[in-house]
Amino acid sequence: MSRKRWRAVKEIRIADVARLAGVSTATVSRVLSDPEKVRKKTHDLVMEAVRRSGYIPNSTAQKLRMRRTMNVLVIAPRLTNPVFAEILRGVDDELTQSGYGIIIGNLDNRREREARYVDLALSRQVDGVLLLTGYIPENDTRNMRESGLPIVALCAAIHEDGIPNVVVQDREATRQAVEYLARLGHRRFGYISGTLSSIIEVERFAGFQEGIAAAGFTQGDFVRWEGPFVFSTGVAAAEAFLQMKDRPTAIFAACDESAIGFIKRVRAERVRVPQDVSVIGFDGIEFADYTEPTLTTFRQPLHELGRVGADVLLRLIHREMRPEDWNIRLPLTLLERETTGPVLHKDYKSLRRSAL
Amino acid sequence: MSRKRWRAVKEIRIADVARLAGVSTATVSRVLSDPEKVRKKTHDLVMEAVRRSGYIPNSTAQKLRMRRTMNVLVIAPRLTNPVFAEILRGVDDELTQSGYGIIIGNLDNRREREARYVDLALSRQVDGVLLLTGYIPENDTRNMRESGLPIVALCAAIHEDGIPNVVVQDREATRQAVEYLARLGHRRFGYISGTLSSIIEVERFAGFQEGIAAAGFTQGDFVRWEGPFVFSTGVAAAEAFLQMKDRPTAIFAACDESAIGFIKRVRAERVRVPQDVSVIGFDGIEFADYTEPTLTTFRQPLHELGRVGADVLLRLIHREMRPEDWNIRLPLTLLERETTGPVLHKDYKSLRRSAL
DNA sequence: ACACAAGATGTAATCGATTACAAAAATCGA
DNA sequence: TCGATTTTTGTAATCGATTACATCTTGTGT
Repeated sequence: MSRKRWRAVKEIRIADVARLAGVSTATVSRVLSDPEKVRKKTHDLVMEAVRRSGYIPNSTAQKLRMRRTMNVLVIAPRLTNPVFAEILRGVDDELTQSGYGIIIGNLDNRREREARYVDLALSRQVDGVLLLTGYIPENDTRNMRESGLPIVALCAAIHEDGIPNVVVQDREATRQAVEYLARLGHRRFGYISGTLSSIIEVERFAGFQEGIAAAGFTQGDFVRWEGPFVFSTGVAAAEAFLQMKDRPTAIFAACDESAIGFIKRVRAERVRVPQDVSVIGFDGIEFADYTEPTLTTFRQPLHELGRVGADVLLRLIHREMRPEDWNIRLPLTLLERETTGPVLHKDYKSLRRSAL
Repeated sequence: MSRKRWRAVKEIRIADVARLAGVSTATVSRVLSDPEKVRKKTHDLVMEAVRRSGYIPNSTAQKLRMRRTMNVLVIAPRLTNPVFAEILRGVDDELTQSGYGIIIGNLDNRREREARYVDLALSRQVDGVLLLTGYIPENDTRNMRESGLPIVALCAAIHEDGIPNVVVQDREATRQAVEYLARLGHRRFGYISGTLSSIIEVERFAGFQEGIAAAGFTQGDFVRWEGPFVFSTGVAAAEAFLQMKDRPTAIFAACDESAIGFIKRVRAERVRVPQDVSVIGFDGIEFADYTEPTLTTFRQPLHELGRVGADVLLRLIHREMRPEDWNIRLPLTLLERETTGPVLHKDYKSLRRSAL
């Protein structure tokens, strides 16, 4: 078993370079970090030694000495959700530009995994935290928030002192969604929610109820189905929908995946979308434009959300935050596509009769 | 502007705890890392001091002293591709279990971004690298590979000494795909590739050609369209397809997203799938089960790929790699769904006539 | 050529932990 | 109780950089 093939090669330290160039370590360090501070001749001498030795500074030593890690922790509920992937892209664009690295904290929809990342943050492995989770704050994360570590919440307004929020106007958008469906003539609604313990859900449901009230309806005019932000939640909602005798004619899904799952399932039972039931999603993921029919949905400015969130976090880290930056709420865009349309009472009734 | 609200609280060092407990820093360190080595009484004393002070070790100092970062770099071509998200999940499951963190390197399909991450690796910010990219190795990454840093290649066989590969049997699967289509009676094929500079593509195309040969066809019996692993590649291929007068009756797409893009586009022109053209994808992403019709595809064991890859990397890091672990090739599963079927010559011809 | 200011470089402390080695304390048998 | 042995604890070096301060060079004006 030949181990030595892949043993690390001898590591070159700054002292080695200094010796090679015949200068002190301080000079080498200066050449590398602030070339203006050394004479041209010395500079060239050192650079030659750096080149010949292949020296690369040990970043851990730098981090320790400079007291910053140049890393940011991004805690996301689930990596395979395109929404978070897209936000992460925005975050990445902004952070790598500033030389920061991203450590990912994937909860995989299991909240108890938060603890691990709280530890990571508290042990100063990162200079700041970006919270993409929409969980309602609990003791777990309290330490983190109290530690003074810069934190920015994306995706969910954590109404707490010292934590800036960069979020979308989901409440307003959800409300508009209901109003839009009401304008199309719908009277009975279905609401496919997210996990009840998430702030996102609280916001969106509040917006939904506002919309219901604004359009002159009551609690009795809609049904609510609950589950995490995944396809199967929509499928489950569809099963329940199919059992109903007085089916809603319009469905609002709090995420595109649920909407897609719902549509797939009801179409398998010959329920037509949008003739028999209109469906509107939320998120605007890329897939939503490739389903059949294409999904009407509210597009979140995901990439921008990530960029802006990262920017705010960097400002927090660099202590250049101004009060007016505290809270940012980005607008959504309604993408009117094929899954919504006016109620067709006749069609709907005949379908219902044939299903009996 | 009240800065102090979010200034970091005073940091507690091991020396503070030692003073509080009336012991030396060495003892505190021992209590925390190896409790067996200290007397029960001292242990309790120290733990009480730790508790009271809220001490958490500074991980950067630990990293420097212990000469390992407990971090792994994962370089992925594109975060929003569900394939990589899913692999990443597997990686994450394995690594967090072992206490390792993940730093992500997102190339966003732009290869020049590799350099940044090579630097990151070379400056010893991580203990190992997981390469999800399928790029053919170049000078950029050579340094990294020569540095002795543990590297494992997933997704693409980098045939180089010292780099274990954990990959899927894409060559075999692609070949089987062609044979499967040939068995259904197809004679003219379309091949929607990935980016030509990727090893993945080289492997899959080789498998495709093997399949073509094995089924008794020649180079003249298929067309090839090229582009990255995204929806729009499939759309572009569809545009080209629609212009052809002797259209292929079976399409192999080297990724599900292309396949879906293709289907969406041709259906818009009333081309029926699978009656007019059969389509088979590659990857088995979750969404492929929610399209209409549902996509026939080869499912990659993505989560397992991630887990196994991470496991191999950890073994490499811990120097407990055995030669038989060098190369692992996981099998794929054919998911026969609705986008493939036997050729229907009559239908096809009539369609073609009407399109003239 | 000299005094003095400005600029370049070196010395050594520092960041905050771990750990080899030395020293002290506890345990044990006679 | 004493000395030998074992166990526990403390001292100080170490990981590899950065940087305040001291010291040495260089340049400038007279």
